[in-house]
Amino acid sequence: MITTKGRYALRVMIDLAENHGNESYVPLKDIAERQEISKKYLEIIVKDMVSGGLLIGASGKGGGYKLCRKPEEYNVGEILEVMEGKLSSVSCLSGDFNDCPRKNSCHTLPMWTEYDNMVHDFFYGKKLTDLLSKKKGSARKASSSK
Amino acid sequence: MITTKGRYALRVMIDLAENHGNESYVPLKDIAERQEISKKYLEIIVKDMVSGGLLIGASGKGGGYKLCRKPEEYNVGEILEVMEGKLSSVSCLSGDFNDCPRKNSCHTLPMWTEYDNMVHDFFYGKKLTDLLSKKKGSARKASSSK
DNA sequence: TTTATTACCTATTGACATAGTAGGCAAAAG
DNA sequence: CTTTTGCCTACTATGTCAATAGGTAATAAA
Repeated sequence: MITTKGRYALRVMIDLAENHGNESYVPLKDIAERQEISKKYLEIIVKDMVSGGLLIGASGKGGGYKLCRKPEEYNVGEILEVMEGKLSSVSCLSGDFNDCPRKNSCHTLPMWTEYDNMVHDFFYGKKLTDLLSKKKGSARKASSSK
Repeated sequence: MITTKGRYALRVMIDLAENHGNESYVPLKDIAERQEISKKYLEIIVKDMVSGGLLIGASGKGGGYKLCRKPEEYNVGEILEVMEGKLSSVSCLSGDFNDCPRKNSCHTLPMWTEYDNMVHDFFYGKKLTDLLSKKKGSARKASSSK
């Protein structure tokens, strides 16, 4: 499950990309109002975004936050991983739990690995600019059924 | 994140499919020992599996659990959904939260929908028999990179 | 009819994560 | 030196996860 942290972070990125490019600093107050998210809670989120190398912050009058790269140079995967940690589907695959004694005989591990790769490719293949207002003739389409 | 409930359920299914087909009842004690999972905890899990229509249970001597269909008639998706509920990536898409006031203008919702479809197709496209011991010349391969 | 074996049921727990809130300090610009 | 902004620490309510504990009910064999 993607939590509010990841989803809100994405909305902050989109807000900055759409409304202001990466020219000037935007006060968090404005973003919070536009996005209808508690400013106090967003503070926590943007703090992680700054330390994760997604944004730059500036204090004082005229301060706020801005993107530190061009919008097309971000992908969704890295944004989500800054907020959520590694996008791993099962604990068997996330970091320190790599020492499962059953890993050589486990019948389900290959599937989790395949799944993880699919998820990784999906989110790292999506650029921030893919989420901005529609341009006609875009490539990606929803996969199918359900 | 797929929790232990989903993962353990899958291992129970595989255990039953591999060791006994759907001929006879297998005591939970045996499964728990083979899989090295607490029997007490498994009780909770198989209970849900019975009420979810995955297994049949029988009390008393000679009792235990067995599959109620042939192994090739299960897919991984339905097994996981019995244990984890709907495999939804974000709360915006899971059931009652479908009433988000931003849903018509949300820039991220299409991506979550696309993602959900991909996940759904992945797990519903995997049969239980795809997880059993290897047969050479099988189709599916891990997707790529990382 | 007793006994062993099995499933089935309710309740409780500790640890942790989520989604915030509260209040103040620090920096920068006018 | 005051206003605007970010930055920092702490706290909390609620819920989920991963179990554990202890009992009752059903069934087959002795």
